[in-house]
Amino acid sequence: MTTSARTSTRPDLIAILENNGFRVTGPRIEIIKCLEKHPDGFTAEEVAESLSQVSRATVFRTLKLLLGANVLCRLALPGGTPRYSLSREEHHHHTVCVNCGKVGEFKASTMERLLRAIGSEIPGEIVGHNIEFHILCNTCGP
Amino acid sequence: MTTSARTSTRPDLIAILENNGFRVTGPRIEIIKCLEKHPDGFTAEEVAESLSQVSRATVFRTLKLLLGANVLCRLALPGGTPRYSLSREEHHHHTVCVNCGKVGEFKASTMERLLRAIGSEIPGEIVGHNIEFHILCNTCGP
DNA sequence: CTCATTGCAAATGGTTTGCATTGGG
DNA sequence: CCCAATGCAAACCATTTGCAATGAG
Repeated sequence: MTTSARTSTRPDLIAILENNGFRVTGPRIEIIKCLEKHPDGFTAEEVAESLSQVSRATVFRTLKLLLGANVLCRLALPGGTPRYSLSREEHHHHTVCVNCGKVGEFKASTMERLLRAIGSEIPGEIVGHNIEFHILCNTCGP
Repeated sequence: MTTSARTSTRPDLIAILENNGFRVTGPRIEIIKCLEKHPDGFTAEEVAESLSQVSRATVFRTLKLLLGANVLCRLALPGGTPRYSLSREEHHHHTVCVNCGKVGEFKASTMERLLRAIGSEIPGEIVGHNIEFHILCNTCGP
């Protein structure tokens, strides 16, 4: 099993494939290399477009596979095309620029404390959440 | 202008139409009556289905109109059909049951304080957010 | 060898749009 | 009356799927 630390903060996606019993194929390697070139997030379309050799279906199948392995997040701006982003942190939240679509991640300790506290105000058992902040990033901002 | 308080906590949707310069038509009244019958949220499909006299296109056009007036929220469970929910409170967050899809609202003061505090941890100007809690409601829960 | 994976093209599901018709104000 | 709103059907867009061909282990 491949355990080389390809980057210090991101999981080794090839190893993820192997550890989950998926084959390491040409198309999958191409897709993964492409994802790693887009630290600010990407759309499925962008990936498919830049990999003309790989079929759209395979792109979607691979994205779904990575979503299932919890190393990829899908998030949607209201009314926009969904954007995907490789996960850096184990548990984190996202910022999405409403102008350029750039996706960022953050991990706020304040947030973690809140999530624990909020349970008592909610009727039922919390099994997950979706927390996105819509921002104007420093490049697009005023 | 119609200002009767049809319900104590929900905005008067007919008045919303008038105040925004939209016509109060038969189909729109039908749709609004239908939405008000579903306090736990609904899908566009459910509305269209229960209103066979009204065309699907008009259902979507009316939902979009209400979304634009900020009296309706659209939210999506990962991988599921988007659900809509009429807003009760001016500013609130949602819970969605991952089993039955029931949508709830809550307004946590803890949350409001957090949202103010979190600004300093985020690079850029916050212009909005999307916060949904995925729960197992008391009916579906363990 | 064999079964997971791929490509292709057609199907899907949610939503939107063009255009002629209808109906509120 | 007139333009906003509607119905219909076709168009759209992201995504999924059936199936035969391919290729990783």
